[in-house]
Amino acid sequence: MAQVKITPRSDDYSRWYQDVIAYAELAEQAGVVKGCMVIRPHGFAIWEKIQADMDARFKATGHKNASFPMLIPMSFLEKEAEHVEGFAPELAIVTHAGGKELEEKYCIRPTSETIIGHFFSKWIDSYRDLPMLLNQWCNVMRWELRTRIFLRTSEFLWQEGHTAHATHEESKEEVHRMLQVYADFCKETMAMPVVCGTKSAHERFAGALDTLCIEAYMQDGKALQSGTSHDLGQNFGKAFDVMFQDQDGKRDYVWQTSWGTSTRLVGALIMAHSDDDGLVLPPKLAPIHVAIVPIYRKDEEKEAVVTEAKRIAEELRADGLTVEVDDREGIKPGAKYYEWERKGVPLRLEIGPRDLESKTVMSKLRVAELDERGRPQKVALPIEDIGVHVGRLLDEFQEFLYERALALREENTVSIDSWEEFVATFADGKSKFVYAHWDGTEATELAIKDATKATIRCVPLPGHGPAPEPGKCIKSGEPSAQRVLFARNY
RNA sequence: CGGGACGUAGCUCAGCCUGGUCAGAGCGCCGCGUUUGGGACGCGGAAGCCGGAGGUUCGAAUCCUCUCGUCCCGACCA
Repeated sequence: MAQVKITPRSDDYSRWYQDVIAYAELAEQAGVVKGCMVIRPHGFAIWEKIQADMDARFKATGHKNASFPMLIPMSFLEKEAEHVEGFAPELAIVTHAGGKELEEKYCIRPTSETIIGHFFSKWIDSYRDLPMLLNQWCNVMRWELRTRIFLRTSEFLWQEGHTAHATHEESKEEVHRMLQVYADFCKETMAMPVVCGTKSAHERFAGALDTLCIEAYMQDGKALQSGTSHDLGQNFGKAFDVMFQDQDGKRDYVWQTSWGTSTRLVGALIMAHSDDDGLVLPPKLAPIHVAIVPIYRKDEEKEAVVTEAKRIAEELRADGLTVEVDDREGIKPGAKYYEWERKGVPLRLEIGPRDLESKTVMSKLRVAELDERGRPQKVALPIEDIGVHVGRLLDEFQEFLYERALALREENTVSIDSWEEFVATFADGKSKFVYAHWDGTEATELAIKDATKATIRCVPLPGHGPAPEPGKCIKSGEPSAQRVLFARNY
């Protein structure tokens, strides 16, 4: 029996993660370049779907795309003290070009606040130029010491929004607005619930006044920071002399924001939904929505079955779906089923002589209950109005994945008040989403991390996590205004 | 960057300790035939200068040094 076996999650979670990626042909380690990945067509198609959906949300909130150089003069980084301190250790630096040593070294952008700040100062003169709302889709490079495919690679693809505003109120509003755009995207498109919150000072972006984030629950109990939105205050405005004149003729520095999400989202997608059979994709991000497997014995059967399969495919394509008819010869249907399931295709249709007879097709969702014989449940769909039925199944599947992910997170979310229980929850590499009181000091935050490996993922925003109630810090016993979210993280 | 493991065919690995018919297996791939409603079978075939560079030796996949890369743990990480 020829089988391709994905390591089960229970055996070795990180091996499972890598197997899912390999068998779904999403990406692989470049190997020839340390810490970098090659995103293969199927993986890149997912990223393109993420981009398209998110980009529309950015446009809808008034942002425009632009593109800035990949190389940034080192002197730019140095203009914002905290920023350079935060990023210096992970910079890749270009020292030679055109066969000559460069007079001023460039770094390959780890993020673009600095070079965009430079151009903001050129482009912004008046309050009439504000707000300036830009976004850039690009690659960045951070020389990470330990990489994990999609989750932390030296080079990654992302989008970075950069905006400038006349007042702090306005820029803070933008920071929250874009965080909400991320949260909505995760829920509606990725079928992944997130906790919105504020980072502790320790976890803040280098050079920001405040960092907001979305934190997603992964199947092993760990948290994945899936997006951030920064209140940059006037820090970069001052560093790059980005000034504007207001209606009264007064000059002031602009208030800036930046916000980003990256190909890490593909990793989040995998760890939120996939199973031991491989990739599971929400229909809204699936490069292939439907795989049709024709089934036949004799040539006459094949002719009729394949013809009908192709006709159904055309009908579904007219509804905007991407459909594959798998009429490859010499591969048994079962093998095809496993292959499409590994690749995360949400819905499979099987069509054979029996179906032609009954004017139905058998449908099987990527995640299905098992019947009494231990086989995945399949549902017969009438060929008439097949588009309506397929559309409904895909919509339900999108919803199902969200509900399942939410339920899993809720099952593994606890409020804890005893230090012993807190320690036990994170013992032996385990993790959950734990809401506990914290006294707000960095010393306590680090002490907790030292003892448990759990970090403060965020201080939840209103509406996220338990309702605020005062209490005592889980570690120090000092007063605390509200519970914060603890988890191990990626 | 510290500790550990590893790198041999597209993939997973055996061989290395005890240098010399060790260039091997399974899967995958190609061809032909029989198959096809949950991972088919038979026969035939292609495919690797053993990660790279030096060194030891009559002789290196095997021993030594360096180097590149991957995985795990840690530190680091908007």
